[in-house]
Amino acid sequence: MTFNMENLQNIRIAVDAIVFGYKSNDLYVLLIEQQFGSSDKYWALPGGLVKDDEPLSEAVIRELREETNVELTFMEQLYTFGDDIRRDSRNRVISVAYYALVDASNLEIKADTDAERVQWFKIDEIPPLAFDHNLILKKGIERLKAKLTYEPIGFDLLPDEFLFSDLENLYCTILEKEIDRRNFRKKILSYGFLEETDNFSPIRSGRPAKLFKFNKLKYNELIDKGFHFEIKFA
Amino acid sequence: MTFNMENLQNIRIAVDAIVFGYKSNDLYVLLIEQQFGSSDKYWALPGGLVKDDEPLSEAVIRELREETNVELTFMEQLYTFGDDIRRDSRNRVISVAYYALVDASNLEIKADTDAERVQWFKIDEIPPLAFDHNLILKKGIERLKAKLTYEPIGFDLLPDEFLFSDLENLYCTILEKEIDRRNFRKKILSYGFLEETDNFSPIRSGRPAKLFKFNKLKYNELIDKGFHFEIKFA
DNA sequence: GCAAAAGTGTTCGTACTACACCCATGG
DNA sequence: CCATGGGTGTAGTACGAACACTTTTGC
Repeated sequence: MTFNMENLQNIRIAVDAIVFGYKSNDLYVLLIEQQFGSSDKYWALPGGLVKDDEPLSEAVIRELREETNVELTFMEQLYTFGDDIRRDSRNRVISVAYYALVDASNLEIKADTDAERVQWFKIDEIPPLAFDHNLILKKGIERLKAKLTYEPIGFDLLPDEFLFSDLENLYCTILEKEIDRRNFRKKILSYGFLEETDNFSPIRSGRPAKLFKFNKLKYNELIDKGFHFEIKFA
Repeated sequence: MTFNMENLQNIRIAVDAIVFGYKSNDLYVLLIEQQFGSSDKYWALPGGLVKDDEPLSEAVIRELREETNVELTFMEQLYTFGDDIRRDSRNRVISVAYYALVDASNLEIKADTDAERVQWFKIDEIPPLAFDHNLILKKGIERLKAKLTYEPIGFDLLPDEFLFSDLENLYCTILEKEIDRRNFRKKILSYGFLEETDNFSPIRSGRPAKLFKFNKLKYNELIDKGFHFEIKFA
């Protein structure tokens, strides 16, 4: 490794990831416990420094694999945090934050890979985080809410086959709104990108419910025709 | 300046800015001419390396002042380009791109400050740019179009007092859509954040037109009440 | 008085809202 | 047969879309 010392900056560049999961009416975020100095422990978003020859998005994937081994269904760049030059008190670090989604059925398979602890936290039970990670998370939640309403990313938080009631609850929970079941179902079905399967729900109680699948191909066809996904509420 | 050589990366971090201007049915972007090596010249987005103790957004403002001396009415982070590790062939550089708007009445006051040339280019007459700047610009245009439809940033491209027809043409031009004048006016006026002034247009020809102002205070009040700006077309 | 742009109302259709009862299953 | 969640239809309303003529000015 050779450094060209002239005009080399003393700034580090990191990536951080907000990984969202959803299960039974709760939105979760994946956090890892980090050790600072000899005794301080803090929960933090998974992330770390970018390698010299590593694309940003690959850095995120690598860090997530190293630290948490979750499998993502969606990932997107969120925002780059570099206005607060002391967001990391040790050095100047600029962080490119990403947010990602995981399938709810994989939510329990959280392997504590390293000595470090990894844990899902309910969105309304987030502890004080390291650095400015509470701020990053706040922005991530805002973006998730917004994106849910104009792109069909809710399906990436659900298993491949899911109940309509789960989809409905997911929207209610994350957007913190009440929805009329009938209107919601009518609207989503009218789009025509959901497929009924022949399978039924593992019964919890009451009448068994059909499982549905999101047909991404169909969705893409619709997009090409100028279709615009949108979920809004009163 | 002290470097902590362990875990110091060999990655540079830059900011680049897309500055949009609008005038008589055309969207413009501000570009500067850069010299590479001894003979190659390329047009590029204004930008440069971030200083060690400088917030990202201040770096953008500084570069714009140094290179172009435009006065911005709006600025927002766009995206961070760091997946292509060879986007700059000399070194690895990650670029945090911003986009900004300027008031149309300041559009002509482009002072060629340095020896470098600075120029407004029509959006459909952009030359091949340095690095991946064509890509950045593409993303910026997409974002501008999207943002125009759900936030009132069109006013930041117009003078303080403007004609309704200019607003209408701005939307038609940038979104590349046709709009019904009557419906457009009705809708915008119904929002109630435009103020009629007592002034009239400098006449070009035909009937003189009233000048309007965007009342940002009123707009913010509406937002607090849950109002949601939106302009859509068939 | 003619050319040029500004200003203005109505009708129609579509899409969202609100709302309540029956159905299938397990225990 | 009861408790639990699943599944469905209709009527009213509000908003967006389509559409053309009159007004004011300069020349």
